[in-house]
Amino acid sequence: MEHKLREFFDNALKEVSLDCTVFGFHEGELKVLLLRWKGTEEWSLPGGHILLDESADDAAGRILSQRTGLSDVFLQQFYTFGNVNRYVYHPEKELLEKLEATFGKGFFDGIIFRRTVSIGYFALVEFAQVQPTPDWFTDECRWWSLAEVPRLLFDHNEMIERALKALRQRIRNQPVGYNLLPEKFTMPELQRLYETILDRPFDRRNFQKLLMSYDILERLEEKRVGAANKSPYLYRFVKEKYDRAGLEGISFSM
Amino acid sequence: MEHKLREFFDNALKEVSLDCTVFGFHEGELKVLLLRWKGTEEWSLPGGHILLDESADDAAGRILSQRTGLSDVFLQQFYTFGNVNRYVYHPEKELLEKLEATFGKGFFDGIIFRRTVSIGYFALVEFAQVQPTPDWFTDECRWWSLAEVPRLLFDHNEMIERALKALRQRIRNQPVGYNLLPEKFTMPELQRLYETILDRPFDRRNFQKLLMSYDILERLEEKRVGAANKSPYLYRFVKEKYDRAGLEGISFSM
DNA sequence: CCAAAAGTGTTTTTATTACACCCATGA
DNA sequence: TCATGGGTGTAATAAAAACACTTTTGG
Repeated sequence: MEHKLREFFDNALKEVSLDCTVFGFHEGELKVLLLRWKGTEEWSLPGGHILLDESADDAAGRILSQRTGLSDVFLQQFYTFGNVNRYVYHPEKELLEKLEATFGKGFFDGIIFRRTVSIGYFALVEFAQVQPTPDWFTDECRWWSLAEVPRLLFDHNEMIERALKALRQRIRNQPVGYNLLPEKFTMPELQRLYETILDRPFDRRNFQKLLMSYDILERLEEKRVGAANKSPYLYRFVKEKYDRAGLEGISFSM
Repeated sequence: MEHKLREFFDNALKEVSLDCTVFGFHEGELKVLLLRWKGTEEWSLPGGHILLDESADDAAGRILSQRTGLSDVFLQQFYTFGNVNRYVYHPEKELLEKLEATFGKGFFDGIIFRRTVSIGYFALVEFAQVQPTPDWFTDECRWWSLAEVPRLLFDHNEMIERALKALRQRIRNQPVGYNLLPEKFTMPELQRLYETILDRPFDRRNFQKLLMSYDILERLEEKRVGAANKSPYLYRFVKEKYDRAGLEGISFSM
């Protein structure tokens, strides 16, 4: 296995890594996918290295697909982290000791590099579709509510902060939701997604008016039943129109 | 000299480079700074590598300062270029041959790397303040009008395109101009800057109204004289207010 | 029958756009 | 004196925000 890893690095960029902030939406909360490193209580974002014959975007897709089981996810680069002190919360020695206890002494020689720059990606995924899967360095992969994210390894807390900013920026120029919600959803659910991402309330009537004005949503005959209240209509995105709106840009200015 | 270069690379990241699109504004046109490679007619953006003890932002500042003589310029990362085929317009063999004719055969072994990822920065500078200065690989550094930029080495045409998009994006959320104009300027000059960047005309009265509403500009008593028309007032940015507006964000929505 | 949440339009306010005449300057 | 470009305000239109009552549902 060690052998396989070294082989991987022979075919990969060493000084460049890549980390993904994977956003999901569940029970009215934004969540991110985190990994716990083998033999430790330390968490980090999913990430990895770029193969020599692979673009950065392809690498991000590959890594994401390995951690979630999904392909063709919404995935976008948002910032490249190039500080010298990116490892400030790298309990450098202690972490290495713990990991060597698990992986064997000297295992990381030639795998942990003197300095790396990391390209930050964020992904939007449908919570229920994800099969969180740890990688070879980690033994747990699970969702965390944004508010409960612990202190992470490296500069990964900063990465999440910036990813969230990028998402908030994006939501004002492009529709968001297709990737985060199940195929059919209600208007109040979509509204809660927007309220969660932007962390502020909207007026129901104005919200519906604005979203419908983009002409990317289709209201279905079906309603969601089961709650002790009036059954809300179900909607779905019209993919072609949604994609077109994404390219041409919208102005969500509430 | 070769020695010095190799020494540099011993202390620098090899798989990561960095390229700057430097925007200036002169005679009503946006210009970018380009370099011509020694012994060739090939042009590229100014760029370089990151030292091991230097952040990516610091490296960009260093490189920019070497090419322009300026320090403390507005400089911002906008995208990281990670395609495998970044060298498509790298007339790979021909360029290398020409360069080896200048620098000596085998000179580039160990300096041109199997694969690099490049962090794109864009800079806004005051045209008249710049002292264009070639680097060690190039023998000419000069301004080019955006419209006249030739086919560049590597993926640098794409970089400029994306940099311009980033600038256009930025101009709608943050004031731009402090870095591109001389200290004192007229309202029509500022308007022409906006018109040039966004490539569309504005109404004079509405433009002035909106810009003044941000409360970042001060109208001076002085006027610009010399033209065969009514002398326009001079304005200047109030730095503290300009910076605050930059942090808090404005909405330029004309 | 009650609590909970969804459906629905109109008015007010604010922001954006369109538009034209006079004035100062240098040649 | 004339051509050029700058200074200035108001009215019309469009967009955003505020706002409340009725309906349906399950318990």
